[in-house]
Amino acid sequence: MTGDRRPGRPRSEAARQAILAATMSELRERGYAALTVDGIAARAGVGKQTIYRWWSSKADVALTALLDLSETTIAVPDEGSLPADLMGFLAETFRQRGQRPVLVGLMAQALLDPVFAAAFRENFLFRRRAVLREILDRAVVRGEIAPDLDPELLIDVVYGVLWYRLLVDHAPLDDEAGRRLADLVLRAVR
Amino acid sequence: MTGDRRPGRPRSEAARQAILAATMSELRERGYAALTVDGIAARAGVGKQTIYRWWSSKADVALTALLDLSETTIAVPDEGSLPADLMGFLAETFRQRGQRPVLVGLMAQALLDPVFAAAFRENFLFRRRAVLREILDRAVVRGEIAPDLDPELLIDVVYGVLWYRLLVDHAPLDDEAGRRLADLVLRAVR
Amino acid sequence: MTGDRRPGRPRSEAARQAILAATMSELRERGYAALTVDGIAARAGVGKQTIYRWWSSKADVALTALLDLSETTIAVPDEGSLPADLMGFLAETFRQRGQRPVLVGLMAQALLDPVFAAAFRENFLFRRRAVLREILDRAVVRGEIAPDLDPELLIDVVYGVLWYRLLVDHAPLDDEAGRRLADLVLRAVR
Amino acid sequence: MTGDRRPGRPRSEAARQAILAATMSELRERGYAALTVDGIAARAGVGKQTIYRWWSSKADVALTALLDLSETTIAVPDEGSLPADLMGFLAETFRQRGQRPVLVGLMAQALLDPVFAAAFRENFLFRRRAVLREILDRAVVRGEIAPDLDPELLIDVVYGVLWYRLLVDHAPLDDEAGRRLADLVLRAVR
DNA sequence: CATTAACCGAGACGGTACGTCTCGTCTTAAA
DNA sequence: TTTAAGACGAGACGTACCGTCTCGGTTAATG
Repeated sequence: MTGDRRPGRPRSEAARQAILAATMSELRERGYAALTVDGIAARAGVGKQTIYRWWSSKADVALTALLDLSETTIAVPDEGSLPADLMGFLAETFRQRGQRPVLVGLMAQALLDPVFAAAFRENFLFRRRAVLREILDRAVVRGEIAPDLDPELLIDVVYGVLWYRLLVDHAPLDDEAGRRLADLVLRAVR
Repeated sequence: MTGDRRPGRPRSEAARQAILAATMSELRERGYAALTVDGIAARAGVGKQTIYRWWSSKADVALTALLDLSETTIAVPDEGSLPADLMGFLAETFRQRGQRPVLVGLMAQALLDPVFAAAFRENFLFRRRAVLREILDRAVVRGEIAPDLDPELLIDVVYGVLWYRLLVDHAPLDDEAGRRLADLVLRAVR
Repeated sequence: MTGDRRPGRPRSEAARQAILAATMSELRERGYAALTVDGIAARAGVGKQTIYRWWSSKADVALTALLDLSETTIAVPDEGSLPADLMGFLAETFRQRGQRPVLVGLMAQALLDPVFAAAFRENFLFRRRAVLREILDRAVVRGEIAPDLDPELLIDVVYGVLWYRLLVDHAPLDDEAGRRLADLVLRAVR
Repeated sequence: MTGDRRPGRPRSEAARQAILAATMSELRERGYAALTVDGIAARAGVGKQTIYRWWSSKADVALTALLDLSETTIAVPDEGSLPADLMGFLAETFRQRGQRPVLVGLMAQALLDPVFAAAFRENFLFRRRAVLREILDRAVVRGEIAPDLDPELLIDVVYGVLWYRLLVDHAPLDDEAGRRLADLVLRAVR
């Protein structure tokens, strides 16, 4: 007996989808800085209040849109050895770099708005970290990482380089970069 | 020959100082997101146009204020060995972390505004990188770094961790963190 | 015949009463300008659609509420002479001036909305005029009014002063005012 | 000496005129109910803030526009006798009835907004009353009005009929109506 | 007694206008 | 020519109501 539906008109899934799709379109076409709630509403054919009823800001909408897009749980490679796992993880991560404008815009918003920053950390950054941590934890168990090394710092190194290049945009984020980063980490953990 | 003064009223150095001081005060008290040109002008007792005559945006003013503050050329430690130099560099760098709100705000602006991003890279980020590169170059000459390692990647690692922690604010940026980061880098370059 | 009831659930008289009562309460407590359909619905514990099913606007509800309140047919005094009838009529009319906020609000709505204006004229204003006209018609028959005088203009004078004071609120609408207005009219009709 | 100008950019008379002209155009073309601040701003080629800087609401703008239009002091006819003065006053007043939509809209706003109502009374209604009062005062001096009659009540009668017909719109406001109203008043004051 | 049609509450929807905020520019008189 | 002052055009913000719609559930007359 499931019938615990709330009274009243149910939330329109069509409107939700339209809003998220419009948000991604605007982001891709005009960038995060030009994203406006009015614009999303107009493009989605939706009232502005319908956006504000469910999200608190354009950043909140954009975060949902991003999460919705990469909803498929980030696969945690398990190849049996740290080098293989690390290469797989970086390859997978770099492959999603087409979302650079969205990521950069969300980070900018997080820097300006502490409330959004908390949501961004919890729902995005920390979930990504968890994947890498799992890989490293397995490597620790296998004895592939020196026991006096803090895995958290290693995570910071990997994501630090990723985000730094993403934000500063002074060097490529391609497979070659991934290989060299993995190589460096492997040297350090010996 | 005295008269190489330009005609008209000379630029007021007092106004310049007042603007930069007001900018830093506003930043410290209310954060970058709440920084407005009107606010700076009011606090500095200055007309808005006086700001726009010399800077192109509030971010531009904030960048000048930051550079003005840390005007003293960043000292490049030269202790004769990579471990000592690296520790010195990180200690020095971490010591300035009181400017976190300013740095974070400027990075946010750079992410939203490509024009400002260029100025920020040239005048701030790349100058900081140059210091570390000098340290690493000396270490390469001394044979302290494996020749097949790209110093640029090492710089990305150091500044990546720094900025990542600065922006995400999930772990401390203290001396202990500096030691561990230096230790990790030294392990990798063997 | 009994069975001329329509099929389906009959209209809820309780809801009707709750809506009208809520409307009057809101009007008395917060005035016409602050009256909202959402507010009426919430206060009456009723769905908004239940209001729109039976009325076309908040003004329509307010008009019904007013008419419901003063449902008792306005008594037409018949004392046998114009002075007595006129004094009676004015006394009776002024006694209801507690409804000033409602009357003023409905007039405002009528000025802004031609459709409502028609309903307001037919169901309220003209019915009130009819009472006075009956009094004057009897006086004409009795020869108390000069035959070259248009009774309609006299009605305009009486209701004009009433509404003008009601709307502009610059002078009292009390028994004394009624006496003086009646006196003036009696002077004019000689 | 004259030079008491305030510092800063002076208020733009062009903007002021554009706003008032746009307001009158919108009023004439679409009526008071359809008047919006956005509409005025767009039509006047002006920022919305420029309107809100000087007026508190669209009603405030409309009132200024009306006063600006009939700026020429309402002539107080002085023909030497009450009948002539009264006829002249009514003829003059009725001639301006092209402004009916504006007057009706402003009255509606005054009924809904007490703050605006005060401004409307002071700047419009009471100024109009003053004209009629002057005429009546002269007639009192000349002994044309029974000394036991309150001139204020006579003013209420005249403006009451005027506004009642303006608002209810059930009978014409033409010269014939003016003659009959004047005749009625003259009968009453004997 | 089951069906069925109109009603009921709740509340989300698309939409309009509001009044505020900040931006970057423009226009003065004074220095 | 620069300065302080401050009005200006532009445009996004978040809010308040509007009138409509869509649910599950209720209430009688009808079949």
